[in-house]
Amino acid sequence: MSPPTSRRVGRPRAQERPASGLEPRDEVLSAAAELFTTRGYTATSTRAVAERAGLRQASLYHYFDGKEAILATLLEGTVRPSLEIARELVARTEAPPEARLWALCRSDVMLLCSGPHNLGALYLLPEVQTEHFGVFQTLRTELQASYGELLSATEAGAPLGTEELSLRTDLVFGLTESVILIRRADPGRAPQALAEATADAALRVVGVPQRSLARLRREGQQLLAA
Amino acid sequence: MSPPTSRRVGRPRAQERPASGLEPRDEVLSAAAELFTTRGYTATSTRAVAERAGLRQASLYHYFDGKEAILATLLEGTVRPSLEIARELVARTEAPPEARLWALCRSDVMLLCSGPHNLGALYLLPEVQTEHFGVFQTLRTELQASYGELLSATEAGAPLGTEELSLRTDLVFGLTESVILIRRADPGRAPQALAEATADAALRVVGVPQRSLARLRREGQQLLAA
DNA sequence: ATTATCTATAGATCTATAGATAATGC
DNA sequence: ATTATCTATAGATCTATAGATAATGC
Repeated sequence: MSPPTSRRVGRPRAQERPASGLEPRDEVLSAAAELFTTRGYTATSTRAVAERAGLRQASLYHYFDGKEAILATLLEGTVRPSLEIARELVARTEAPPEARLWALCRSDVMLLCSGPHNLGALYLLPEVQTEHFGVFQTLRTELQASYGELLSATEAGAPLGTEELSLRTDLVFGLTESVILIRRADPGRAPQALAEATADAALRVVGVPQRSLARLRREGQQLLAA
Repeated sequence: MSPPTSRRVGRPRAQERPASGLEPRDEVLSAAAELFTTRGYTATSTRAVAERAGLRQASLYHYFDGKEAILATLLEGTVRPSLEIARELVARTEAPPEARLWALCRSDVMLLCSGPHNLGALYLLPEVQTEHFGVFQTLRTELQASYGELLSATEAGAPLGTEELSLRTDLVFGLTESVILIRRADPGRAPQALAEATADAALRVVGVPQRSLARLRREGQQLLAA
């Protein structure tokens, strides 16, 4: 028998708006995601984030220690799901490494290209290079190492020396990340087609011969279905 | 018989420093390049640029209309040399398009990876997406179109439909640009090895069979030597 | 009493402009 | 006279904090 109107604790907001369905904290994160990715971190004021989230600037500090904490939360949220999938795929040693690499690449691209904001673009922010975001950087390095581990187990990768292997890994990882730029330039691209094309391209960069590609793609798809 | 000391017109600088060999305007550009690429555009104050360039903040305005004009100058300076090479390669129809694409990719990567600062990272700045930098964006779109034109003339590219072709172009262009991220993560990489490996990888993404690669690379190298 | 918000603001910027100044050039 | 610089500053921010307030919970 609670009243039909607002049942939330605390002082009401100055500007009531239709409920977004999100928790206030997530409204803040969503607003920050949009503004940080499109305008940049430093160029986005806490006031702008608050306004878009529907509350006052000072109220952000109820949920986050400051502007940096908001960015750190967003960054870690983007890399963790990728890393989780990477760890699983590295462990599934019964499948060929080529198929696992295809699957990793496809799922990373899907993560980068789905979701309401181009969160991957946060990686590109120059501010992220500072040591304040060390946790994120560590996670990301681990993700890249998973690419390297799978690549070095492929038939084409196995004979390569350390230097060559690291170069090839950088290229494959870079190719995957370049979808961030593709999405930025053309937000309308269908994620799935882009993801599979990118994963195919990754295997070509690795050096998988054309004739094996269709089979490996099928095996990669099965890995993700399971 | 001019005096051995300063022969420059105008009030002397407050803090004299050993001559850099650059014109004052280029000192400003160089300082801005370093700071914009490493810390970001908005995060870099005009005061910081001036300090690194060896003059006072207000003196910047003698050379540039404002902060935006500095960034616009840097941006256009990075894409123009690439575009010039692209136009030449598109016109050299006597050579196979695959070899020309290899050459374009190699020389773009060299431009991105040489030079004292990672100027390509300026492309990534979110602030560049605003309409203030329209000239730069136009030039860059033309560069990407050159990739598309060469790609569509290759044996592997010719049979593709518009959609497929545009996707493949984005991937090859993205692969080339991803060296910006590689250089940022690992500034020590040897540019030439990276450039040739990237150009090789680009042809693999296009779909050039492994057996043709060595010959096309040689032809590509000859195109650039000429 | 607890909570989520608010208003108000201190203190630290930052960009661009106004106008002075210290060289050389003629 | 011209030039390249300087000093000083107006006006507009921006982040984070202090402390008040308007709900619900008990």
